[in-house]
Amino acid sequence: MEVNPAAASLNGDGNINSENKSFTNNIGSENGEKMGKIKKGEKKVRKPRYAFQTRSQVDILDDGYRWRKYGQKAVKNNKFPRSYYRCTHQGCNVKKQVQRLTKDEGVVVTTYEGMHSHPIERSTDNFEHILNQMQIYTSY
DNA sequence: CGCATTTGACCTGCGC
DNA sequence: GCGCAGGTCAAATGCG
Repeated sequence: MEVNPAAASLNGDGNINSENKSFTNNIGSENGEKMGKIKKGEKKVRKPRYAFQTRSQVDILDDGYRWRKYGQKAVKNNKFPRSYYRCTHQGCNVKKQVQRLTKDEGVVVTTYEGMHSHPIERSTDNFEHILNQMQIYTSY
């Protein structure tokens, strides 16, 4: 990364525009654990999916956890590539993906997959602030 | 030194 | 059966 350093919190004055809510039909994948080689239907744990729509200029929204980017692919509906992040915690297989809207470059959709099971490293105050200004969509 | 990031290649699933 | 799409992993590099 070479764009913004450190945490890229949202703008304190950036309110959410509830106009872009068409991402409800976004990703259709449900569970994709270890799809590499040998894999059998073992765990059928329903992974909760949380979609956060925020207004930010940077894709890197620091929610307080540590994320490691493991891939970047372009989407058909978007001319911008989607970034895939994964939690770097032990036992924390939480996945997160960030996607930008082609219509609005300032709108960023962050989708969280899974639940964290460990304390946050960052200031929770920041996270709370983000939640306060971001819209939360839950499918479960 | 460690960790995080980057790009490419590879694999799987599904469609036709 | 083959092709396409999407998604993921691996290795390498750079920076702090």
